[in-house]
Amino acid sequence: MTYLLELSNFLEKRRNKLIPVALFQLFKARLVNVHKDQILFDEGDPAKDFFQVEEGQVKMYIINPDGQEFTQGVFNPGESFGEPALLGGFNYPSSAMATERSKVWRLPRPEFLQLLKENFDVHLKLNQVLCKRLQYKSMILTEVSSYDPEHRLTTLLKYFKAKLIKKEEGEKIIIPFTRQQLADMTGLRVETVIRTIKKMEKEGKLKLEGHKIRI
Amino acid sequence: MTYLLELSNFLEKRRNKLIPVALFQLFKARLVNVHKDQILFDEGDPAKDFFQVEEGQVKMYIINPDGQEFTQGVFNPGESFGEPALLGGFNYPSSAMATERSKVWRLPRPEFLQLLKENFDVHLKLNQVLCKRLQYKSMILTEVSSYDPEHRLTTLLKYFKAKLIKKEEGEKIIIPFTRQQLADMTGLRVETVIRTIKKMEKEGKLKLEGHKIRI
DNA sequence: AAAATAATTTGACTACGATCAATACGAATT
DNA sequence: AATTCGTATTGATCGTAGTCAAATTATTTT
Repeated sequence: MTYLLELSNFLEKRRNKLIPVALFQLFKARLVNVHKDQILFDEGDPAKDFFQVEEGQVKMYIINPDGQEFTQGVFNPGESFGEPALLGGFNYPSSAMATERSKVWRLPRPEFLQLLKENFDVHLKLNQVLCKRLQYKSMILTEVSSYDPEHRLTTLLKYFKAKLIKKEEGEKIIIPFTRQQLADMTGLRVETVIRTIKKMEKEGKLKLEGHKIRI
Repeated sequence: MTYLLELSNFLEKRRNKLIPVALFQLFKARLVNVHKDQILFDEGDPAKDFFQVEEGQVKMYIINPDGQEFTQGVFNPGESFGEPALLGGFNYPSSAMATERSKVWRLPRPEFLQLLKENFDVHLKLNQVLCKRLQYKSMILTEVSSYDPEHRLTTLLKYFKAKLIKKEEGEKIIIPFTRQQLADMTGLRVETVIRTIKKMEKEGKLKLEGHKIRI
């Protein structure tokens, strides 16, 4: 079992679906099975469908000419992805790939719009999702544009912690990402992440259990 | 007259309002006058109202501990701002300030939600605005996280060009921002912007007229 | 259990953008 | 015409994260 699986299971319990299964069925959405590393759409493709993870995990990412990957977002069960391009009417700015075997809901644009029109609460929730994502991007943008590696990592780790535990204050969590994934999310290199994490451990800013980061 | 003013005047002609004046009046929104450099809200304030620029210009920015400013966005007549916090239910992640004497529509949250409920088209347009903004952030994030100064500036300048001229192909435009502003938008330092622009001019990648960048 | 693959770690070196400091320029104000 | 203030420019120096290469440790697959 991977760390990612642990995370998705954890989130599963408290997930808050944008669109409930019943509504998907009512609008005749397709539930598609995808295998690990399967690509759902590529950078530059036109956006035609609405996507929501039912099971598993999907990440959106871009790869620059040097081959370095930057993760734009990670989506767990109940979370939708790719709506910006769908609603904004532009091509996907990044690709989407399943990080593990997953099931994904898929609803064509016209039906999706009809669904929104008939369900104000869902529409409002969609706004909320978009806004939260904007918040995440702003946060990362702030970090990446002005701060040093330690600050970037600290902010990202705090964000995960806040996302993972809502209630139990003071509780420690294990970060369910590899060094490489942390690097891909902060725009740093693996080696820099490793060195920074090491330094932070020495200074007592976090604990390591084996390689796992506990915070 | 600042460069920013030129930009706002230019955009004025082709502006596309999210919410038309008639609707604001119907829902009894307030049209407030603000002077240059007046602050509309501060980082950390709770979001209670919907804002839309009627006249003038507003920028959102954060100032990091070193005192360096980072511009999160610039809003011209017809454009709304601060909705992410309002709809996402969190505090403002950045401050808003008028860059010139402006008029701004202000509508409390409950009335705003009612307005959306009764106007599906406005609601959809709001989605679109949020999505476009997400697109901008993704673009900048991609640049800032993986590319060198020349690439970052090239992408930003292309974006402005696309935003400013929609139709007249091959037409040249003058970039309505100072070196410092370009620096603030790309996370670079003024000196780096200056040196990169100079280098690009030598290589024939852009033209300089006085200090103004023509592209 | 062995083999293969993926993730982590380390050390040495380098390049690039940040920083600092000083000067020049340009537009607005008096 | 002189003053002021914001913006642009330049050169020199520095420090940090990126790069590269190689070894070690974990995890998954067979």
